[in-house]
Amino acid sequence: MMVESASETIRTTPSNQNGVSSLSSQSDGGGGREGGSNGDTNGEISPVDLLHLQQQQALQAARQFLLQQASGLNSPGSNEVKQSPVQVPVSMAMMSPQMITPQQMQQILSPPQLQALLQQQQALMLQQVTYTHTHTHTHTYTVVGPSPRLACLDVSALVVSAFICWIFYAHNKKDYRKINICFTLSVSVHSHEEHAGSHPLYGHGECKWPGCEALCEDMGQFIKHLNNEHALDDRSTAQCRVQMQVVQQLEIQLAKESERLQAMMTHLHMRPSEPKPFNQPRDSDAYPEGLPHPPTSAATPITPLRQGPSVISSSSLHTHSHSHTHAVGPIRRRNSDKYCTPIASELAQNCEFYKNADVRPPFTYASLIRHAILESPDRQLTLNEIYNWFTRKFAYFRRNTATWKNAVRHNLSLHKCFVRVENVKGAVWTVDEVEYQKRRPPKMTGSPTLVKNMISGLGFGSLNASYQAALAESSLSLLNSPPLVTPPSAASLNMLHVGHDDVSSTVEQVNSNGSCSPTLSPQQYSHPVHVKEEPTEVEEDSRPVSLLAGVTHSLPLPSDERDLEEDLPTEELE
DNA sequence: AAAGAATTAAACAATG
DNA sequence: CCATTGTTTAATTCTT
Repeated sequence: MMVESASETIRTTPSNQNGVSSLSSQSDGGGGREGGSNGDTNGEISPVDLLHLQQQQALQAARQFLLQQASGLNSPGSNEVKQSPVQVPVSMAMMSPQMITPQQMQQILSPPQLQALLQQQQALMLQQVTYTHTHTHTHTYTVVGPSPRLACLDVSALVVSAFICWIFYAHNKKDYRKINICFTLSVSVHSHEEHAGSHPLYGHGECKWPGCEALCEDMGQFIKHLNNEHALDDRSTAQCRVQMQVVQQLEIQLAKESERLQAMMTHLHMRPSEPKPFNQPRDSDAYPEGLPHPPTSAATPITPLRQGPSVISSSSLHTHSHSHTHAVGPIRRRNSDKYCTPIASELAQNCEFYKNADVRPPFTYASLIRHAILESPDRQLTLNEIYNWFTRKFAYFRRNTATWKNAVRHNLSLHKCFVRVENVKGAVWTVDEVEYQKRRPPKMTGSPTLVKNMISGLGFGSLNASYQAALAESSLSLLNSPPLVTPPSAASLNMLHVGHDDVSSTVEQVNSNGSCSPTLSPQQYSHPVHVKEEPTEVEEDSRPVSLLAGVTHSLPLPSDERDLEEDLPTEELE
């Protein structure tokens, strides 16, 4: 019951792409290339402006920080203080006006506090960033605004911050700048949108009370509505309670993620080495010292939420919210990747992620197998080598080996595109590309899979599914934008560090009828008898998984996840 | 709403 | 006999 109303709380808003595209293109421009596919809005922002705005931002964050410190908002123990739902506005204090100079700030804050402040600032910016996406068309909203809406913002911030974490990890330092720029830009774009006058429960012409959405022409009407419909009664009280819990939960989570983020940043700053592009899979397996890991939950084998934005977003919120009480874990997974064809590119970009996050890859077995085979030097693999590729590349396939191995075998036998070739040392599997292409509509979508995986890998698996939906919606645009909006930059980015991996991807994308694929007949391998026994095997596979285990344990995990203890390294070491 | 695809499970044969 | 590799059937779930 509580969960349900909580889920209503976080309402998604109609999607819109404008803010997204502008944001992404700007971030790309900052990254060194001019994507500029759509010079949407504030195309140029002078560095001075940026600085200025950043300062303002910092100040604001500082105020927030101090006020929170004072009110003990962030201390976990303070939750009980606000028992009565009537005194909701936990963050009301934030609204109080300001005037703290940077100098004062430095005097007031100890170094650790300053660090915390940085985190705060970042969180704040994240809120705004995300907010940008969800509310592009509208103007008035106080990001710092208190009360229920805060939860929504925080959720988004979580996602984005986690995304950042992951980006950090996946792309190492290179893209950090990009992200940073992305932040500052979006912040600057929106800092002028903060109006003190608006009511935090009122926006877009409708009431933002959880689950209400009543349309109100103007503020007066809204106030009237507020007093009539949301007076102090049992219902409102209950809703407030729920909202409080939501906020608390998210704050806890935010604190954790922030801490992690900082650790990662610290780590990355201290050792700027190892640029490590992920082109050649064979040797990139080993984890140097394995510290930075993408945010993920090793404990819960979370599977992607399946479809793209459409499913994830609002519809699921309302139509399924009642059934979400038993949440996300047990959701049957299925992901037709039929239309997410460019495995190669996605894999190339997210390979580190999949390697460590216990997330089901959004590709079908067939496409994975094909990819594995094509990736091999001779375009042929033994069954066991395919197995090994799976376990090497995907944390997800380090568990439940019986199941997916069976599936792999099943796929190999079933699909005509996989051709078994007898060899001296046994049999190897090859790919009949023509056959493969036959069953493949040339469509492709900008992969929302990343979003889903991210989210699921974050340890949000234990959150209400509607939260995830909200998360997805709020972050989707951001994640979607780079590949979609700026294809040239994305393409050239790939060119930089992708080997023949990309060949297959281009084959997949560019050509749907085999025109570009040179009819890879099964027997076109150059060295017929080169079946090598897979050299080093999974010995390091177990490590990352266990390292990641700490992410989610703070959240209440559904007890039905009995896979928890199966992560033992020995499992798949045949 | 139905068809088709993907996944999962499982039986079974061949092979080493 | 056992484990691995392949093949096949069937049920279920998802997608279109």
